[in-house]
Amino acid sequence: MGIQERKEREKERRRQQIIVAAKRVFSQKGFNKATMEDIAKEAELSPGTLYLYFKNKEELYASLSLRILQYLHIRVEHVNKEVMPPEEKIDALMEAMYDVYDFDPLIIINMFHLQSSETLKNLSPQLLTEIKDLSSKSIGAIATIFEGGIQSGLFVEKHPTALADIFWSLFSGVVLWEASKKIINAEKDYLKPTLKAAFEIFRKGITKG
Amino acid sequence: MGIQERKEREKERRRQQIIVAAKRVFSQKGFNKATMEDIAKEAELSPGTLYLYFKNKEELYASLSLRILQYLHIRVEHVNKEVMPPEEKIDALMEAMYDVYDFDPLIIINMFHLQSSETLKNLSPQLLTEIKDLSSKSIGAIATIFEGGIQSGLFVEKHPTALADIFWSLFSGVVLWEASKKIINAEKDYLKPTLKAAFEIFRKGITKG
Amino acid sequence: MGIQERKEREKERRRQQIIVAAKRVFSQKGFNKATMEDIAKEAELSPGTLYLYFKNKEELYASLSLRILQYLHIRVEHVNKEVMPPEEKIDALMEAMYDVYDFDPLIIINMFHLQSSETLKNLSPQLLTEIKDLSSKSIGAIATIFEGGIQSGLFVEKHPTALADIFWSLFSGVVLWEASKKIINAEKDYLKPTLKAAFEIFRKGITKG
Amino acid sequence: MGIQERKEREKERRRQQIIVAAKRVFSQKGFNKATMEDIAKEAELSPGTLYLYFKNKEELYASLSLRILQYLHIRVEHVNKEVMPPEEKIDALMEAMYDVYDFDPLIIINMFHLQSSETLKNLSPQLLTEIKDLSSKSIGAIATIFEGGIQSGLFVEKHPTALADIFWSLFSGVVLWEASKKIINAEKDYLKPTLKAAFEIFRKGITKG
DNA sequence: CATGAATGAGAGTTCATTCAT
DNA sequence: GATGAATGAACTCTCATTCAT
Repeated sequence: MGIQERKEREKERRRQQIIVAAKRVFSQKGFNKATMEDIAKEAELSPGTLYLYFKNKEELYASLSLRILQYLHIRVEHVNKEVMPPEEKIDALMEAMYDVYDFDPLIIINMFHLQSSETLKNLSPQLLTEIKDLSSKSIGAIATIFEGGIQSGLFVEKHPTALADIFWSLFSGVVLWEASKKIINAEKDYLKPTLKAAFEIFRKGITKG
Repeated sequence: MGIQERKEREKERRRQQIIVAAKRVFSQKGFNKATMEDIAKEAELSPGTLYLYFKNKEELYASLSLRILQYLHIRVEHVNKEVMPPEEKIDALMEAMYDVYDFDPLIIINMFHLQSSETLKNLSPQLLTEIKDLSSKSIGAIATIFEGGIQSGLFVEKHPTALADIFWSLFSGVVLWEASKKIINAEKDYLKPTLKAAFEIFRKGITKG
Repeated sequence: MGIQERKEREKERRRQQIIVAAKRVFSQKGFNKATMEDIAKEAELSPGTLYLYFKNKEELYASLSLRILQYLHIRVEHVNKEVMPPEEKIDALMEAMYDVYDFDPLIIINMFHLQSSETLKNLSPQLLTEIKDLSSKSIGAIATIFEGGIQSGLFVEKHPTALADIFWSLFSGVVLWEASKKIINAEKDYLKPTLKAAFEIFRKGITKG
Repeated sequence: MGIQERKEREKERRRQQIIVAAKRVFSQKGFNKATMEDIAKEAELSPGTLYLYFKNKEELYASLSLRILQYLHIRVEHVNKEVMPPEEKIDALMEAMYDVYDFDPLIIINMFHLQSSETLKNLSPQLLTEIKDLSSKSIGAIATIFEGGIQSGLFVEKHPTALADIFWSLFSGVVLWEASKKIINAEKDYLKPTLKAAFEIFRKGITKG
């Protein structure tokens, strides 16, 4: 078993090595302009090897998103499990979102590229299921947090999942729009303060009275 | 003059014909999988003809976004110019956003694809300038609307442009996320109610007291 | 008849106008990179009009060479007809070659491009015949000049046509090679002195004793 | 080492295989009408493979010329190094030129196509440098041969490099012109005797007294 | 397992030529 | 005759993917 396990671990490590390289390349060049050879070079592997670990370019790409989603899920679940009053939970949730962004500022944009477009349809069912699962679990966890606030009479009585969707939309919308602005205007990066203001408005907006 | 004018009009009509075809094809297949030949066929033209009206595939693509931005700009300016109390202006603004979405439900997603990625850098300076211009004018107009509310003591004292950015982020975030959900889950389309709820929260969030 | 004639003349003038424009464009860009649209623009005509005067791009191109050949032929015949001793005729011939070069320094290079390659096979029989005719007439005229020198015992007894071929080869070889050197090294233009030296050597080489 | 070396050799062999195929196709069709697919088929390879060995069509084309130049250089240097009286060296030089022609009768024409035109500007600096280098080295070596004759009082006192340029021009001029004649008239091939006569004239022309 | 040379389908784009006006 | 918008065949080149080693 020991040997088997070690092999498993090594295989997984190699996968991560590829994903990390792919992240760098995709972030720099975008999905289309990034070639498998670019990624192979970045990972110091040969192009053929990538196909031992990923069925094709699209699955490799999707795996990046999956990695973000895993991180998001962990962070949100963690907030969810802690015992604290709803207001503090919201704070913690917002904090978690900053961390998600910091975990991978560029790739979160690509994640939307992935979802808002062509790729999704060609993924293997298994990978697609994983993505769906993690998405809905994460949104579910966020919803649970809001539910707590509603039940304690703190928040307005809206459907918790709707609140979660809106919260996530606001977060990703701000990230995307600030990124767009930076590309267009090469302006200063206002992400953090804008996100803070957005969260304040959101919190006030869902708070009763 | 008559002949010249008629030619101008016909040229413009042809451009629109191509844009409409491109919109359909890009929306269905995404930027990469859509080929110029696909678009030419959809427009019932030959591939070469597309290049008489658009420098290359990327400029054609960018022109779609420009069209949305033009519509957005017109609608927002219109709201801006009307004489009514701030609360009603906000209502009108939200109404305008619904219309923007209805004007082109799919392509607004592609617009983000455009901005959040590789393409933007290869556009002709002129087109890029137009996009920048319309973007900032539109955001500016939205900001002016909020400014009215702030000055009349109705809204919290935040920087109007920041509010505009957040408002736009919220709108586009919801549109994108609902679209993503639809692709992943092939669920019912919750866009309209979610957008309504989001706007309500936002309005409450920026209203004083 | 008057009207007919005038039309003829105008048609010919238009042809020349196109040829002149084509010469400029071909000289600048070479055969392949020069487009019919380039030439049309240079001639201030529309692309379609070019086809009223030339069957296709290759015939237009060939017509340039024909023009050089016509000039060459006239000049050489002129030398031929004058009454003077052979030595002076050779001088006059060499002088004529300088003028041919000055008449069109760049296009003489293209002329070789034309002959040494692909185009020639697709010309209309008529044009091809004209080119053949002028070529052989010109070479023939040069040969006659040399023949005079041979008969007067001045030049070595070689076949006059062979001498003419070699003389022409030397001339065109020097023109081409000096042009090549200029492209490769962007050096000073040594054409005139090199041509002079080449002609001196040639003259000495065919002079008896 | 063994494996590495074998791979190197195979890579070089593949390059030569492509060059040989390209030579055939270019010679038959000329630069423009020859397509990369033609060449690939001739080489029994796929189009993509050509691009593993040559950056683009133009570089492939230029590489043919380089091959001639390499041969020219070797032959001329060889003559240069031998110890023999100047008259014999000139004979050997002329002999070498025949061999250069035999080495590749058709492509020498294309070489002029290359130099006398558009292509040269788009080559990679490295390749261009190699071409420049070999050209000037070869001309330099020819010049050295003539210099020997001048110093021994055998030849007229002209600049050796000028003599070399003229010699090379004469050679290539004859080759080109005889090829042109063959295309135009589909006549018998007079190259060898014409070249012989040309060289005789040239030799007489530079010999003192 | 890893390699990387080879593949070959397919893309974007150009441009000589045509033809309705 | 002149136009110039439209054509569409044909080109070069790219790159995801495969497979013999």
